[in-house]
Amino acid sequence: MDIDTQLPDSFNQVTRSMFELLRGHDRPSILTAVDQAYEWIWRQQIFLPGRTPRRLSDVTLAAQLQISRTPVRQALDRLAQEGLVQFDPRRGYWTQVFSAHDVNEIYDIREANEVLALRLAIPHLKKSDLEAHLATIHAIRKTLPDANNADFLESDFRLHNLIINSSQNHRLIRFLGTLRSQVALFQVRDTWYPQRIEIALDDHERFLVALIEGRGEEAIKMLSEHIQNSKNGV
Amino acid sequence: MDIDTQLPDSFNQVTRSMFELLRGHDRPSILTAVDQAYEWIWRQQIFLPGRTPRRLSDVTLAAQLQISRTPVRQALDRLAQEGLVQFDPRRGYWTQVFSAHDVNEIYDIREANEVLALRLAIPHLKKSDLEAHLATIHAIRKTLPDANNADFLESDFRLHNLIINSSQNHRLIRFLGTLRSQVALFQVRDTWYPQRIEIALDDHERFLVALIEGRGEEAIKMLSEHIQNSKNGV
DNA sequence: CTTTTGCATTATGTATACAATATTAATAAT
DNA sequence: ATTATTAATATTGTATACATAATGCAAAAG
Repeated sequence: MDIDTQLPDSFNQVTRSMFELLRGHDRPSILTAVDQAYEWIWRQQIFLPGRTPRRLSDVTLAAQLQISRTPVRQALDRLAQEGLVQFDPRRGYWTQVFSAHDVNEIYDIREANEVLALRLAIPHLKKSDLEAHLATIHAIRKTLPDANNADFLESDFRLHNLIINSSQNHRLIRFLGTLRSQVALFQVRDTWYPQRIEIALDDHERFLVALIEGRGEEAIKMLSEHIQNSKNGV
Repeated sequence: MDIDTQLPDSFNQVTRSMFELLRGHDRPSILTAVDQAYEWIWRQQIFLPGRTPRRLSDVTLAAQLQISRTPVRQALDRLAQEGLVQFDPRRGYWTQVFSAHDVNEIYDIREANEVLALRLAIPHLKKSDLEAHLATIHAIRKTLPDANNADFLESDFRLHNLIINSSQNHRLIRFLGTLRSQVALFQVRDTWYPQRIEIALDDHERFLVALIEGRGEEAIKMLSEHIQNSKNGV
């Protein structure tokens, strides 16, 4: 099961932390072969680059994982239901490739649900957490213009996570996890100019300050615009 | 496969039309045993009354459907992922029973997403469709106070459907389908006093008139409140 | 009478076999 | 050379078998 994927360490590191942040909340208590296949396909197959659909043959995947087809197909079913994998009856499972229209659909839904998450989160947000994020932003800004994109992206990721998890609506948390997985699928190919990072950092800072100062409705508007902007950045 | 369920015709009629309205949009082109098992369990098992979880044994269901366990388990997996069935590793599948907290979570998510649907739908709504709904409402009102609850509930259902489908966001349509299935799971036991129907009819009428007269933002607020009210009605 | 232990039963998790369908390659026809 | 047809191959869909874990019940212990 713990097979050599022959992928670079950096790739594994990225997908591991993404999986942890997006799907870690409802890890099952008992890890079955299905769960392991699910995580492996998620991390090692879904995020491989490629602009055309690749076939995800259950036979091949089962051979790679050295388990039978049954749990692999269950894992693929889950991924298909979450919109990360495309399934066509009698044609099998294929990697998902999103059109501009798909991206639009996803961002609209994401905006509405993340705004809801923020609304629910506001009463539970701790000043100390918000200030910690502010400090991270200041630290990243100091390393500009030759900053590490990964640092910014992770800080962005964690900020959204803080908001979403603080909503305390478990269904919403899970749903936004699958939505953001889909976003990640096309966002990994995004280009991040230093300038774009600077703008995003400013966004985050204003957003955090608004929350700290108790201007909730303003923060909600900012989040809304922030998500719409990242849509246009694709 | 087409087994005698020994359930009353009225039950079959209700679940058939609910399934059609909530899940009919993405009916697969080829109907596999999984699809048939899914629909049968959805209609014949999920909506059976009961306030405690019932076991959904794949062996038993497979025997009833006269197919093997494999497609039954796939169907149960789907239902579990949609939140209609509870799954515990090594303990199997159980009918979902919602707590007050669950209901709250679901209604919050539903409100946010249905408001988004309406926002997207407004440019595509046809006056003729809205006026047809208005006519239905007037017809139902004439039969009060001894009106048939079912008539009102179906009209309510169809109005929400019109809005949601007009959003033209397929992912949103599918998601709201599963959300509303969950709502239906606890709403079927709701009591509908004639007075409550009257209030709801008034809500619908004001909502439709606002849309017809182009007061979109007002209609959005009304929808929002309408969903919150139906939460409190539980 | 209540609780605990062990066994029989039942259910789930996974592997595998076989049938039906789709894809690919090779061959024949235009 | 291009299209049509057919055969070979690979893949999916479903059934079944078997191992393992959970459940229920009866008997024994407290």
